[in-house]
Amino acid sequence: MQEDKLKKFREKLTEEGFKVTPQRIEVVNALVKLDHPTAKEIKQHIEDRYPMISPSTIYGTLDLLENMGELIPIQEGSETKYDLSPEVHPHFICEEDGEVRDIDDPEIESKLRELLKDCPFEADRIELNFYGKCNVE
Amino acid sequence: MQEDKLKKFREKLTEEGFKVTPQRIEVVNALVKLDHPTAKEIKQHIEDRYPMISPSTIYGTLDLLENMGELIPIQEGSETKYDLSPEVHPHFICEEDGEVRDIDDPEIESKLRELLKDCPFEADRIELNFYGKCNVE
DNA sequence: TTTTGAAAAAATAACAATTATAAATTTAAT
DNA sequence: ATTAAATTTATAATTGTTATTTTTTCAAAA
Repeated sequence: MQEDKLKKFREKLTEEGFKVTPQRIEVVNALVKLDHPTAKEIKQHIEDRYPMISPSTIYGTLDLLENMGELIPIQEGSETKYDLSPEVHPHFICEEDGEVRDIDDPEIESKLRELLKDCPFEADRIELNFYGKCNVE
Repeated sequence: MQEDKLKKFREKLTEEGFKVTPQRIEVVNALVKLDHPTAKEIKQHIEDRYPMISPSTIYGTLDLLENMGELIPIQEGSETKYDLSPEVHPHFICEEDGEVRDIDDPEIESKLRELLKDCPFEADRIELNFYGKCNVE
């Protein structure tokens, strides 16, 4: 299914007149593989197999994805994490270690969709975050 | 009602062994008066009547308030805005001008409180943001 | 294929918000 | 009024991100 994401991304790029580059592919790849990575983590992951990549390239690709509506940034304290699934779904953010995890609960999601309709303004996106302690150890 | 906030804050400070300083009062004052100010806007507002205040003092007080559970930061793009009302309530964030506005809708809020209970983890706070265009002009 | 022009990547440098550190000042208790 | 600890300030350092310029690469056409 990560192939799907990649294929879709390649197509969308050409479709909109952008070029398909190995760096862009690698960034999407990293986003698929890693959980909710920061720009730094994406860089690290890519450099494990691709000689090196410049931060600007990563930020540029992230911007591109965001503008395409394929990516949402999640601010966690001072870090920005990225999520390749812009579909409506809530997150749980740990106040202790800052981990972001997806909440997969159909009931909550359907309530969320309702809320999106209830919004008194024209909203095209909704963000729901729960904060608490995930008590890791 | 801003007096309430201030009084409560003074009391809580002494209660927990912190000192009541004019700078701290001014920061809370600014938070009450301004809508969803950034640290910079707070600084500006204070300096309109108080000779000058150091950024560190502002950040320090914001941290203090956050730790006291009286303040939540709202990340909007690259800016951090602050909200003195930690009660459960949703925001509408304009993707064009970045304005943050409170949504005052009892129905949405009650649904939110339900969601907080539904959360599969131990959450002590919930954050709901709608993103869209507020078409200003 | 090779050529070619535009787009993208890389290598800096620059920036802004925030955090850390050390010295001076202020609070509030005695 | 004195005093010790807390707080503010001034300053420097850090970090994540953005801007700029040069070099490289992609992909369309010859």
